[in-house]
Amino acid sequence: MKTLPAPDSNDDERGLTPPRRRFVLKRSEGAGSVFKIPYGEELNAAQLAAVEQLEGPLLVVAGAGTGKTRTLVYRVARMIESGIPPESILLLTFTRRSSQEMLRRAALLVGARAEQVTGGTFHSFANLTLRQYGGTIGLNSNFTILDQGDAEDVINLLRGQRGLDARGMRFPRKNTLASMFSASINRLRPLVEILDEEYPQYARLAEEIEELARAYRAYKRIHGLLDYDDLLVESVTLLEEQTELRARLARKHRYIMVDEYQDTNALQHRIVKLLGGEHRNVMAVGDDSQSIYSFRGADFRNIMEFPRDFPGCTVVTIEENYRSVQPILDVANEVLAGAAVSYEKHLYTRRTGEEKPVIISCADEALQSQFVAQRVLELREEGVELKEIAVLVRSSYLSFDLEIELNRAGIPYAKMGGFKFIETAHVKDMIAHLRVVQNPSDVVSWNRILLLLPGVGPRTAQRVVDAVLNGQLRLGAAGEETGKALGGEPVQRLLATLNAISPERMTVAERVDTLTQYYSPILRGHYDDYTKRLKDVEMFGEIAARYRSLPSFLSDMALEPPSESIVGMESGAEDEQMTISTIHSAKGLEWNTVFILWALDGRFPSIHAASSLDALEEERRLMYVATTRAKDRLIITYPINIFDRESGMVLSKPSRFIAGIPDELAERWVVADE
DNA sequence: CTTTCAGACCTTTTT
DNA sequence: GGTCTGAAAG
Repeated sequence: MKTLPAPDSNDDERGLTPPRRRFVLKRSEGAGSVFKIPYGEELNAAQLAAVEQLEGPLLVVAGAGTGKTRTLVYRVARMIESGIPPESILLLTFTRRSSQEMLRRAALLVGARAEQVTGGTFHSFANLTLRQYGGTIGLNSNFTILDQGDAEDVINLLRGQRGLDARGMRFPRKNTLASMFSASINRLRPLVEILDEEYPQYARLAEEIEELARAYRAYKRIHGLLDYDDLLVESVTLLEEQTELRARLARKHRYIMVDEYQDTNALQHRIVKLLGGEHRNVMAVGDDSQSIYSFRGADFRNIMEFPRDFPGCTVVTIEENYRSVQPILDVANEVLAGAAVSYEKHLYTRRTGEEKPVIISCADEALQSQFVAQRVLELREEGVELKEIAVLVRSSYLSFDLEIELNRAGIPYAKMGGFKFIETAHVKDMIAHLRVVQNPSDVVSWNRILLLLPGVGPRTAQRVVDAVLNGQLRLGAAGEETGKALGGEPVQRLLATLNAISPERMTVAERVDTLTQYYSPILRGHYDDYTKRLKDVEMFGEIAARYRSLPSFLSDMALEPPSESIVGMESGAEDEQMTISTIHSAKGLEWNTVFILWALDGRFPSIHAASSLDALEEERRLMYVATTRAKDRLIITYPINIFDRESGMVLSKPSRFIAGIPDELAERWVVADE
């Protein structure tokens, strides 16, 4: 897979050295080690303060581009150097990629020991913990992780069984139901309250919806399924109920660091408190003005209230920015200045720059795309590498037109965020087969793979599934006969294939190979763009081949799927392609030149945010995050006269977040037909 | 029972 | 542009 520049990977090449500070070498308490790293020269005063405090609660409020990652990396290195065993450090980050990148950089400072630090997301940590100790709260260790789509499928199944999909009832759809349930769980609030506040149109169905939620919970439990929320919920349960185990885990993870704390939700915050409440060696890093995940239950108050939850907490604020030139920061600050609640933060830098950010109005979307493509080509002529250029959008579909234009112009790009490779039907099909092998009571996967077969519909699938559940049908040669009786020859062949890939000793690669041979003809029968999809299946095989065990492969596919879509992109040289990304996926990253597209009121802020002040504020922070990704050059564009089907309005006003930026801070241009 | 087809619907962001 | 649903044909 192609990967994108890791967070802050260019720290070392930035234009300005941090302020120098004289530093005295002294012997530390830990195991007779000495400073080997010239921290004083590499870090500014605030960063150094954060790095030096190894014990006790610590909150670092670090604005965009202030070297947050660098601080974390150095602190990990400093801890290891002072004799703290790396395996007692737990580094929780927003994506696994960022924790890997941090540990890689720490390893450059103190050697391979840094790789022994436990690093990952809350969800991956929960996954490992529950696989190991979940038995104590009645979980089977081979549970299947449901991603969002899977969870929706289960809900839909139950909804159908209950007859709640009757006509005229206008019962919420599966994705709405899933987000209702999730909101209730992640915010630790009763479902009724969520319904009343956010879905008043469904409040009348509260009873049925609650009933369905209960059924969903029961169903997951019976069939060994855990959705994303369950991973957190069950971890909390485990830590709360099993006090001895909690003590053991707390001893094991004596030092906890959490990145992007503003984007933690109530459950994650609770996990931190449970795990770190005793030893209190907890460091939280974050920036309240970059909180952009409240739709997922994140609550930036977790970071604000951190000092209250950990009394005696040291608070370090870092405001000097090393990433962007001052004119870009001026615009970023201006975006925040319009906020309803004020953020007590004002970024500054010593990086002066001549070039002001540019705001460009385009006559329509096509011109916007053409303009960006042309400008990219010019920049490349001027010596800006493609990998130093990014286009950021509010929603992933907003880059479709540009992608066509870039293809036409022969400009290679990688796209992050939005629809993923893993979410395509054919890849999900492959995964469903493997899941059934791992967890035969995974009914949703059974359903999925059975319905692929000719002559098998919901009814037949249900019969086969029932036979599996009550033990009549097991994987194994005898099962094939039963399968034939139940659903005919195709079912028999399916069971034969599942049998063939069941043996424990088989490698993941071997299993996927066998599965591909079985699945390819089915794929051909189902889709006319068969060849394109077959390529994805091959790609899937390549990824699978890197894994040693089936469970770890499946967990990873659910928790940390390859984030890029590979459609339309042949593998190119990694450093010679530009990036297209959603703003959410661009979190923590930086580029020399950043384009922000569709800064059009109704698209950004999204029209869905218009009704709620909180939602609007989050959109504003999103714009702030987007602008602060740019190091030297920021170009904001918007098309005008766009018809919005949903509202029936014509959108032609620039985003309210940039409309008020004074002309001294940004240049304004218009792109129109000649 | 399954398959097929036409019309409705709806579209953020992600672990 | 895609998914989802309902209804009728196979």
